[in-house]
Amino acid sequence: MNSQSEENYLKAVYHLSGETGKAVSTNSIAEVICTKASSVTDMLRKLAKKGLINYIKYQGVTLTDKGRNTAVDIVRRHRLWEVFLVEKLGFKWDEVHDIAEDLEHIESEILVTRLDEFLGFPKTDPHGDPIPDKNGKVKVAELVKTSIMKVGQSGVISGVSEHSSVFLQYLDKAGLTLGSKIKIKEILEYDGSVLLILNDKKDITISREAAKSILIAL
Amino acid sequence: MNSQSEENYLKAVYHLSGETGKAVSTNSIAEVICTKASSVTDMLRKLAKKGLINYIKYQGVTLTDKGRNTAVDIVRRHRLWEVFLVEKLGFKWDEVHDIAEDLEHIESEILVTRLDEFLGFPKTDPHGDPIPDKNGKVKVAELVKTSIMKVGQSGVISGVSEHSSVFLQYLDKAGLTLGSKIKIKEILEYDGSVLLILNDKKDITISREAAKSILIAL
DNA sequence: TAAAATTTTTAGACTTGTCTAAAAATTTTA
DNA sequence: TAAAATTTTTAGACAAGTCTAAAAATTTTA
Ligand SMILES: [Mn+2]
Ligand SMILES: [Mn+2]
Ligand SMILES: [Mn+2]
Ligand SMILES: [Mn+2]
Repeated sequence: MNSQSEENYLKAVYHLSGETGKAVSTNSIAEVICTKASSVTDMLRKLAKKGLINYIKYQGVTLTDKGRNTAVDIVRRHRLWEVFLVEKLGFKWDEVHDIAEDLEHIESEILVTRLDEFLGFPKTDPHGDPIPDKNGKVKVAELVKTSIMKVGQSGVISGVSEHSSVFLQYLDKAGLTLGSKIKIKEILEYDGSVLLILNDKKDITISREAAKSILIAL
Repeated sequence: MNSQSEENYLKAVYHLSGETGKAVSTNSIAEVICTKASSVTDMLRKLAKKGLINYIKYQGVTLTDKGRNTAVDIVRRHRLWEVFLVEKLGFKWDEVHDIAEDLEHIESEILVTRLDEFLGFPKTDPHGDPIPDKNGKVKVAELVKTSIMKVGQSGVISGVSEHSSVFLQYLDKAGLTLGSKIKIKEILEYDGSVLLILNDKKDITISREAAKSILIAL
């Protein structure tokens, strides 16, 4: 139905347009797809003709309902495969993204349905991101960046807003895994570094940068 | 490394060249790939340049060692995914081929290694075909067509040489599943139909056509 | 073994997705 | 608010993979 390339563009628009569904610029798409703006323009025309996006020259794009449904389904596939890779095949959370990038394009509704069932209908992927259900409903958890927490506040690590291998491996090494409890002990005036207590027992200092990428359920 | 299309051509050559590795004609490849002879010629040139096949104009092709290794690896992936779909996701043996045709092209050695392990290192796929090992060794079972068996002979259904859905569903319906024991009771002079006893209890008559496609371990 | 039939290759074209370079539109800056 | 900077689109090209039509080679047939 849609080519792998078309799917990647739709997914990019979906991720860039955020929860509000704001218009997305040609350049921002080019950046996440790692391609040239001119290629993006070509593809936007094509997707508009297919009724998947609303496109007005020079004014960026938004997804149509049809486009959003398609995009959400790709995200669903991606995240289900990531769960499979971690839960069933024993991959680490920093190893699965690229493989899932390929697997998400396998076109078979029944495959996804059966996979979902096999995995026990997981609600989140290995990075804490929500898995859209069959009908395209996405349950967005209310998470906050560690960087906006106040001293004394505590919560549970429930997601990450950066997915690079280095970052995820750093978290592993520090013991900052999903589900860990943290409590803010101190925020350094000097550079915003955060000193926190992990699982009520270990003191850890993380940079302000890292704190911004660690998402907490209060 | 190799495109999906290139992989499909390599697999076609592999399957067509048989165990002896005999030369394969342009037309026969076109037929299994469902494409035109001219397209095949183009691709053969390309694969020859990559050192994957030996190609001399008008004389058909054979795989090089490198080409054979590549082809066997694709077959390995295909069959492992088929096992996954049947054993883990609950698909029937007649439903898995097309999905595996896509999954086999996912490029990740570690994925295949882990999948193999997850499945318990299966030796055969849901159709009884051998799964090549990591080093490209294929253990060919010594199976015979039911159609060449004599009255009184018995054996175990261990493979099929036709993989169409209709045929596989027909076998399911008749109870002729892999692992079933059969004994030849009678072969009709008139049209070669075979009357056999299934699992020592049930009489079944199959056409000579069907008998040719059911493979038996004696 | 020469004509006929078949197979294979060549020539030229088309689609998809990409690129570079340049033009046009928009936004920022001064 | 006009010039400068940036973003976006247009124009034209290219590689991969495919197709049709026609030419060339091979095989079959009589
Ligand atoms: Mn991912
Ligand atoms: Mn993820
Ligand atoms: Mn198959
Ligand atoms: Mn099979």
